[in-house]
Amino acid sequence: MALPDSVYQRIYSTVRRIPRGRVASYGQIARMVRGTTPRMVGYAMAALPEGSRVSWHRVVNHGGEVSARAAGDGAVVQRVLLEKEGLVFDRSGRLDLARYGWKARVAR
DNA sequence: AGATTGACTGCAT
DNA sequence: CATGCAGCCAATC
Repeated sequence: MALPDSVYQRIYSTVRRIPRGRVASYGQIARMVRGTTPRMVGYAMAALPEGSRVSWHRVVNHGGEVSARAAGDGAVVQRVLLEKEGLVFDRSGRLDLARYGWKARVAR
């Protein structure tokens, strides 16, 4: 991220606001951050440097399932992190978005 | 500078 | 439910 207000920076800021125990979809983030797309969100996550405070594990795909990533076992780690926050995956490995979906600044 | 790729989504078949 | 295709846009080669 070269510029302080780059698209990536906005994506990271938004992702950081996801409360514990909630998840948001790539599409959801993309709609909150004007000028970006779900693909950009995923790409931003992939480019995310280690050690960042961004709660990337709270970002799942549109079906409430952890997306496969280009490298390694991150998906498993992500799922464990979410379970530790109290979220429950169904037998298909999906989350109940109606329940865990993040309602951005909207009074439930 | 042009082509390729990617942690996505939605609609059509 | 499986496949295919299009849209979207930055990073990389």
